[in-house]
Amino acid sequence: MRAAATILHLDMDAFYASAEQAAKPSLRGKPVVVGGLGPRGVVATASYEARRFGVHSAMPMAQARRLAPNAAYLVPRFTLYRTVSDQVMELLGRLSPLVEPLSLDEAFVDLEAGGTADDTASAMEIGQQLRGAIEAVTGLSGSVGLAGSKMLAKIASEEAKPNGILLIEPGTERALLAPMPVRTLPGVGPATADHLRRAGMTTVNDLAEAGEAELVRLLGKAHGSSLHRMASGYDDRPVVAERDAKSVSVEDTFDTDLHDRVRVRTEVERLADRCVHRLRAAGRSGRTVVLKVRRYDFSTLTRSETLRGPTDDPSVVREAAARLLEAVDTTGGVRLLGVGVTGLADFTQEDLFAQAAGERMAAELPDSAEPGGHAAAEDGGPESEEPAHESPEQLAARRWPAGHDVRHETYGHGWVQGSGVGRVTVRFEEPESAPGRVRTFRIDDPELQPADPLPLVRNPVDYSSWPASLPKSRSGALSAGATESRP
DNA sequence: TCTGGGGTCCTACTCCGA
DNA sequence: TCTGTCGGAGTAGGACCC
Repeated sequence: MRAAATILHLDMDAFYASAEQAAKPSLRGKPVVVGGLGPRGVVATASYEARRFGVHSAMPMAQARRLAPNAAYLVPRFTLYRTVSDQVMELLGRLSPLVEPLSLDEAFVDLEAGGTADDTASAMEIGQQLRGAIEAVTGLSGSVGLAGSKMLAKIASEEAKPNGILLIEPGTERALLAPMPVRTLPGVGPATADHLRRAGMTTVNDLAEAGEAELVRLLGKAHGSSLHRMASGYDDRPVVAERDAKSVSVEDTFDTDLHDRVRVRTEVERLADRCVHRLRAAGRSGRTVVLKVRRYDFSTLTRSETLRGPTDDPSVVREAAARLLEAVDTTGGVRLLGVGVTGLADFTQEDLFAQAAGERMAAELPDSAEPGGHAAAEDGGPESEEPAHESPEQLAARRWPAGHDVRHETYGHGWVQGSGVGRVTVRFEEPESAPGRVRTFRIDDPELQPADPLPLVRNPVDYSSWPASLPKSRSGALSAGATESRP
């Protein structure tokens, strides 16, 4: 816990949905839901307009459609989100070498380590400038939390949402946290909250007063002690810039349960290949192969096997996964399969083997895209890999996913509003155009082609010399905007 | 029409060797 | 030599996060 509020947490507001609204003028101000559109999809992000109908992240898509039948439903476009995320992270990197990304749309920044702020006033000003810079460069808004610890900075940005900034003054943490529900604290999910509720604890103050020993008794050593510290306002976790991945995994949920054992084996092989492809792309190898099976009744089991040394050989991972599958009863049906590798290593002791495997793999796997997939597989989903089982509707949805960009030789740039019955409906508009018109084409219209996303801001303001070129204020004077400081 | 995907961390248990 | 114990590795599952 530091004396000045120099840890910054940035959280982009409804990131995927906001990016889609920025890319598609006709969706601005309308409910937008981004997520898996298959029968078993869930909501990844809902715009604030959709949240008013009760739609939220992790909700089954079917339930979201019942609550907000008129919302726009789009599949995620990670290529676009990653581009925007890179722009945001680049701005954060200008503030400090210590930037800890948590996901595409969230990060911690240690302002003190970057020399950009060493007191409350300068931190607040940098936070304001950052929000302006993000808006100017990406066209999107983010919320900023500032505090003396990561936990409180994150709580602050959550409280500041949407499109705000909040600073928690060091020294006021305990009083601020006391009345909050236990779920506010990181690491307290539904199960822990329920556990605590049965023990009579519902607020952060209840946890602080219960004492460490009681929490350890209830939740175990690691969880109990850390929760007691957090509840008392203590959090000295540092901002960590580089974190090595510890595992790589891929998994697919199937639209309908798999019953055919041969098909299950084929899928496991395919997943093993995809997993190795990702592993190799990261320049890593792994020692423990993990098979994950979720059965028809949602019960999930994992089986793992540790090899003699790390490998990135697809046949080795495939065979290990197949051996693990042999020990699993799949009668009744399989809903999800996954293959992962942990115990990651860089190429060391088994370099010679890996090299030989690499040559074999080059012959076995296409190197331009996900194995078995197509160029847009990343933004597609499991259904994109099963041409043999597809209906014409599924085929259309795969070629023309809802929300993806297209270009028509006559009408220009647009995006897929929907597809089916041999037709695809396109709205022709661009990020900085007026809302556009809708036209319908045959799905095999030769004039219509998939296209890359356009930048959300065509001519962004140049921030290449930010923040050094901006005057540093220690007076506490703040630029305009939603500003708040507590208490 | 119930419940994604890709991760991390922790705990409990078993086995094995020192 | 036998027995108990301790720690590390491996395995499985649960909880949590975005």
